[in-house]
This record gives sequence, C-alpha cells and structure tokens, in this order.
Amino acid sequence: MLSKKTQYAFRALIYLAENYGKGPVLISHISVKKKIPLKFLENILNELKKADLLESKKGKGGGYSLKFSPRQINLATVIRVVNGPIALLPCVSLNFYEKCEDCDEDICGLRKMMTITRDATLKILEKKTLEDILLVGV
Amino acid sequence: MLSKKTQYAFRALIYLAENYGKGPVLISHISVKKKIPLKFLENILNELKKADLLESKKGKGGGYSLKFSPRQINLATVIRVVNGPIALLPCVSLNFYEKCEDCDEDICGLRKMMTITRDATLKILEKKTLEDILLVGV
DNA sequence: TAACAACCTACTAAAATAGTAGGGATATTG
DNA sequence: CAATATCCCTACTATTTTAGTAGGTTGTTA
Repeated sequence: MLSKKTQYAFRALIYLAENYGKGPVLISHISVKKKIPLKFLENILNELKKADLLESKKGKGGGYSLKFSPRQINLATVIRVVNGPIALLPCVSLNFYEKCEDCDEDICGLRKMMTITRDATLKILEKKTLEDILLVGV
Repeated sequence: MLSKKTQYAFRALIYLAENYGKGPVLISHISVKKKIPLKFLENILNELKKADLLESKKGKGGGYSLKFSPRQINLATVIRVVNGPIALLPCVSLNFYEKCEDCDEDICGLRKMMTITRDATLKILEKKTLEDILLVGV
C-alpha cells in the first residue's frame, strides 16, 4: 500500500497539474485546499523538487509549480520518489535492487513470479500520467 | 513491498508444496531447511492454517501440510493472508476496502488509475500458484 | 529593509514489523 | 497411564517506519 505521504504527494501534484501554466502555487494554499498538514506538505514538496519534478520560487509571488507538463510526469516516477520500490521483493526491484540471501536468482520461482507481476504493474504505472488522472473527472 | 514475514511464508509454503502428498512436515524441519526463526515460523504457519491453507497434526508423526494441491493455492491468496491488501490504496482494495475522505470515488482520477493497476496485478497473482513457482526450477 | 515564502535540521509520537518467551493443549506410543 | 512429541496460545520486547511538529535560516521582491 502507498503511504499516506504518497497519497498527499499525489493530491498535491494533481492540484499543481490543474494549475499548470498559471504560475507558482503557495504551499499554504495547497495545504488548505487539499487538507494536508502544512509542515508535512512542505517536506513532501521539497522532496519532489529535489527529485526534479517540481520547481520553486521564494519570496512574494513565489510557490511551487510542476517542472514538466502533467503529461510528462508518470505515476511510477512519483511512487518511486515518495514511496520507494514498486516491486514486491527487493531482489526484483529495478531501482532499489537488493540481493536476497540463500537464493539462486536464476532458478528462484518466487522471484520469477514477482518479476512477471512487477512488469505488469509497471506497464500501467509508467504509462499513466498526471494528465490521465485529470482527464477522468471530465 | 512484501514483509519479511510474507517472504518467510512463501518459502515455507514452497517447501510444503515440494513435499505435498508425503505426509506432515515438522515446523522445526522447515525452520532449519529454510533458515526461518523457529518461533516466528510457528506463528506464520498457524496463521496460514487458520486461513485454511494448511492442515496440522499434533504429536509424534505430526507437522504441517498443504490442505490443497500446490496448483490450487494462488499467490494473491497467500499475500492477502499474511501481508494484507494487494491494491495500492485502501479505497481500491477488494478485500480490505476503506473509504477515503474528501473524495468522490466516481470522479477520482487517482482511484481510477489505481484500480487499473490493481486489476493488472491481480490478473497475474490470482492466476499464478505454488505449482508455477515449483515448475521454474525444473 | 520589511514581508514573504521556501528551505533546513532536528525532534517526537504512534504504529507496524520482526521477532522472543514460556507455558498449555492434544496426540501417540510403550 | 506416563512420557514424549508436536502444535497452540497469550503476551511481551526491540527495532524500524510512518506521520507528523517546531523553529530558525535563506533567498526574493517591493
């Protein structure tokens, strides 16, 4: 399951996607509109910025905005930044790989099944973007 | 990601699948063979039994065995018993559903995407069984 | 220089995970 | 029936992760 933090991140990103091209949006504004604890949201947005998904501006007229168009930000990227691995086992993760002990990966049946699962999941998450989310409501 | 407990559960189940039809297997035996902490494994196997995946026999000659053939036990079932929900959001879970606040589910784009993802994941996990895991090594 | 707004470091509380401890209940065998 | 084998049950503990909070710092604009 995605952490609450990740859900907050998505809600914030969706809001920013809705306001894409309209200039920076205040953290405090997003916090109120999307009912996300202010300081927690600060951390989250800052993390997304460091991951190069957002850009920010300080001082009056400042705030956060998407660095790329909603169409260019896919869900897998967001999940990896905020939530971590998408695969069900470390030994199957593409971005957070860790070897498992006592397991010959070539013949590990569990690993094989989890690889198939990961591929099916990623096929969706890497294709779907913030734009796809926005278009559902229409 | 699956918890360590779930990985232990799979390892134990695979071992029991390999010994399906050969009579009960001791917890202590599985513990040694699969390098799983004994008391922790006790809890896990007991949970799997309560979920009707295993059967047990006490006293000499006792132990645990699969209640059904490896072919009849799919991976989604195991994960749900030991790890919990498979969906990425509570509001998308079939077996552990929880409503999310401040969200009209009919028009929630995030929910829509997570539903699609869940379906893709389940399509694999509900079809693949312990038998499929065994067959990889062959 | 005042105000605004993001940034940074560090802390805390609660929950989940990963076990451990120790005895109890039940079945088998001699 | 006693001894042994084996699973069963309740409860506890340590560690890690999650979900936040607090308060000051830096950079921007007017």
